[in-house]
Amino acid sequence: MKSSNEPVPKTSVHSQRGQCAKRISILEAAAEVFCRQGFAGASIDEIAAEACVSRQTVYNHYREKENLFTAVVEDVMDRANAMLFSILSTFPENPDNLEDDLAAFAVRLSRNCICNQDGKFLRRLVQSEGERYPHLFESWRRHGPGKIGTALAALFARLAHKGLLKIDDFDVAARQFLALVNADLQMSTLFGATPSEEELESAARNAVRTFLRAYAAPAA
Amino acid sequence: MKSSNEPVPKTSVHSQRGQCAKRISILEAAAEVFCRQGFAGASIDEIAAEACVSRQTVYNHYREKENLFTAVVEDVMDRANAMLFSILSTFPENPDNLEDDLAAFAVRLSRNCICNQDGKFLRRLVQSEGERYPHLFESWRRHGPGKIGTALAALFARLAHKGLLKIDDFDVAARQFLALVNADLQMSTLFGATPSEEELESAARNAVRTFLRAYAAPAA
DNA sequence: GACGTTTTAGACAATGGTGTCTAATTTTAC
DNA sequence: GTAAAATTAGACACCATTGTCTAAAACGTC
Repeated sequence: MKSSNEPVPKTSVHSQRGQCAKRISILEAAAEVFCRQGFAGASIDEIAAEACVSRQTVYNHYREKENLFTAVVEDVMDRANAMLFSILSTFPENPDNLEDDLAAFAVRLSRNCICNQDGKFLRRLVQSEGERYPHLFESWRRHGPGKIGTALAALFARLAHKGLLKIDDFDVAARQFLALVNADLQMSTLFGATPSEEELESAARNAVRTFLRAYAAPAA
Repeated sequence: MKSSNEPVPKTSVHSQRGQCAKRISILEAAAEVFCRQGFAGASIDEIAAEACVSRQTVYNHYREKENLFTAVVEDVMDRANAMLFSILSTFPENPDNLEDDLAAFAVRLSRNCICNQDGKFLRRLVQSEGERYPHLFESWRRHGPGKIGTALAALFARLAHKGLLKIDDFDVAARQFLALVNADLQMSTLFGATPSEEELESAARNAVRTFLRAYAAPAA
């Protein structure tokens, strides 16, 4: 379901305790349906059916549709955040081949943060409902696209400090790195398809090659 | 596809003749509302009100909601296309300062194709309704993000042929150029704000600087 | 001014959604 | 095994929306 073969927390469920299976099931189904249909187009009946749960149960757990929606968004954001930091921690402390390491990193990032179900959900929902629920996605957009921006900037700062990169503005570089990785994937992700592993690797290669041409520290 | 040679109204209206002001007014209002609310969330009543037209008139011109929606999408795509080629034609045949020319070009592109109302509409609607109406946006995604990709690739091929750029894959370079320009604007455009002219210029500068570091032909 | 067309407001049925309620049934906890 | 809690199906009122229909009004053109 979650298309991740990485070390990952299983379905994190935000801040509520008392997490019977139903509750989680509803959250997952709701994410699916909200993502497919948008807020207005999604019906509680459809969500209940997809969760294999009666409609009343949905109302028991989440008072109303809007409430369910915010719960879903928060849940997905939590999970996406956990995933992001899990992936960031995989970057080697002392890279031996910067290009390869960055490419592998980019592949993991795009596979598990951008092209997966949660990434698609967030992109789509921020786009279509972001203006209607500004408070909901505030934290998302506050830290650039999903906090990835600032975390990446920190990573690049570390690499620059080690003399591996030559960067004047870390934030700009981070945004550009993400943008480059996305460049070859946009076609696929926009339409909704999940790119193959080969596409991911090719996109990462292209991105890293260009990024390093622009930002690699001149050979000593 | 039959382009009428009747005097073209400032808002292009695709393929129908008999373009009374009402028809255009409805198209514009519908674009607004569909963009704000998505397909499911938009109501004909709201569109009619925004167009200052009775609901019946909407139904007279466009049989049903879905029909109106496709008409709007086609209209916006036509207009966006025209705008794109108009902008492409502004790039100087023999650039005297590549960085400045590219930056100015990027500003025009982002201002008039990406950050404007039509760009926002297309991005949002492709994202949220693209899977539901794959045929509608096929041409959009066929040629990369809105045909800009292939057109840009051709431009870069020309510049490479003149010895100003050194590019191995023009399509990749085109996608990356667009991605870089977007990198600094995503935050704003995702949320729905229209960036100021300064932001546009700064984004273009950042994008072009990185792009040229990666792709500028080595000085002769 | 007359005539055909377009537009309008409003009523209308049909549909589908939300959220509530109830009473029966299942699950869980003790 | 029993009591409490959770879940279920179904009916329900309420509301918004789509799309149709009608008869009156406005419009444009000759």
